[in-house]
Amino acid sequence: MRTVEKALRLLDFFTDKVTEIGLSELARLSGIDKATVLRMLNDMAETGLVEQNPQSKGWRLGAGVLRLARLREAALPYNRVLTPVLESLAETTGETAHASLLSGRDLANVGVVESARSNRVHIEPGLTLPLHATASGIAVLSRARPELLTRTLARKLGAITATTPQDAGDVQARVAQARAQGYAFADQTFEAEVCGVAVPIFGPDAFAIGALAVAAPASRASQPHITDILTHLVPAAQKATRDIGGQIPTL
Amino acid sequence: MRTVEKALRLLDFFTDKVTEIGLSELARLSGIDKATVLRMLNDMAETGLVEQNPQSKGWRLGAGVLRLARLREAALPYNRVLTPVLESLAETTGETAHASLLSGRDLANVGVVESARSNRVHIEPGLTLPLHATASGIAVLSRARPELLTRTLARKLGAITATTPQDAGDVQARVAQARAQGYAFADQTFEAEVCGVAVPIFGPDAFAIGALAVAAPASRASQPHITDILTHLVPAAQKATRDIGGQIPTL
DNA sequence: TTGTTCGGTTCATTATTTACACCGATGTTT
DNA sequence: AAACATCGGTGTAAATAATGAACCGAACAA
Repeated sequence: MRTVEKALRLLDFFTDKVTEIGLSELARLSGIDKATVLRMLNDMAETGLVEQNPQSKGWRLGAGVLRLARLREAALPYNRVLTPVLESLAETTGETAHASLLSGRDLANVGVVESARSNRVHIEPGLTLPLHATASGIAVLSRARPELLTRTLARKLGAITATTPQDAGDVQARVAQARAQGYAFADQTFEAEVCGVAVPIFGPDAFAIGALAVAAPASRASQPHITDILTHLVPAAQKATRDIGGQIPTL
Repeated sequence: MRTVEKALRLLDFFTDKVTEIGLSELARLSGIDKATVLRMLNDMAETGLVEQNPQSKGWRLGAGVLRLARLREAALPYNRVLTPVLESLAETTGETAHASLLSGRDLANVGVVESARSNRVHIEPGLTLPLHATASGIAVLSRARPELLTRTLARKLGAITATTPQDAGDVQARVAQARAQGYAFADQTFEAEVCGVAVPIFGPDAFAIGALAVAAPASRASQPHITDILTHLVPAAQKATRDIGGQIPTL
């Protein structure tokens, strides 16, 4: 189908753990012919998006992504703004805090500050969060442009854990509840043993562009603890929205 | 020709200053048909590489680049390693220091620490440095895989300032000199009134993968000052090479 | 009104992508 | 050592996907 998108989807196979992938393996993972994958990789290498390890011949993300991130950050300094908010949030709640932004079909994790406790939730840098299976995703859907919800529900909702909502109606109900409450709660829908609470961050047009979230071990996610987290999380998200030049919706 | 590369080249029109570009303007800049540009942008938006400002309809770099940069940094923490080196370099030399890495055809600026002086060189974040027209580029070429030099000389060498070397032989001579000296010096070949000194940073195979550089106003670039800069720059680059797991060539 | 410009859509033509078979090299298993 | 896999990479003919001109409605200017 669309060659450009197919090529860029190759990048999704790189994760926190899998930092280098060989040609044949990438072809296998993507289901695309080796020759095609190689041409795509070479094209992306020309612009620095990926690079080849000269020794192992494996491919990895290139230095160009660092440059692009600097450019983006120079234009919209979200990282600079969100990091202090995350730090204070992690400190006051005693739990791991993270921020994510809408990026294509789903949410991109763009900042994490882990809790100081020894029993804490670890969140991988650069993780992609599915909209339907995370507190952040539900929070965003509850306040994003309405098209996003319909588009998301139209796609197949993959099960990540046993409690991941897969039914469109189920997701819709959670979104409605989040909208009513002003926050979303997720009980191990993305990662076992982890609960999440999330509040939307708004753009200049008062639609959600991302979320601020706190993740706690399920064993610690009692109702009072969640309530306590929210007393810190809600104002933090308001501050984040303000600091990035966003607009909190009036109703 | 190659659609993927053409699409990614669109990103090169985003700079420090030009952070948002409309469809028609981008088509004009790139010389590609509007319909094609739009399809490419939509494809890139699906993966979060770019995003559209819903109000102005203009396009800008997307949140996905932040995610990719985090992934790359988790795998190869060059930024974490280079930043302290740059900071000490800027302090000891009293001039702006920057680091760049090979990224596709040319060098990508991936770190800058400006001098504390009031008369200092400003380097735009995310700037792309042509290999033939900067001290960093010449330094890299002097120690990179030989193919890079031949490939670079084969391309047309654009003039950026009046003193930019455009003749392949001229560039080659500068590269040879840099190799002999261990550093490269550039007198206003990229930016008027700015001189640069650069030393290569090496990868695990003892080929250059980037450069560490110091930029000074031309008015201050006396021979003794350059010599003084080098006494700090050379060890700094060695430390940078060591810290990123690189190998300094033996001869 | 008339004329630009904008973002976006359509569709027939065509040029580009695609996938198969194949290559030499490296490494494993028998 | 022989046989077999697997690797990264290449060349090709076939077919699919990219292309660009014309066109649309909406803003805005003269």
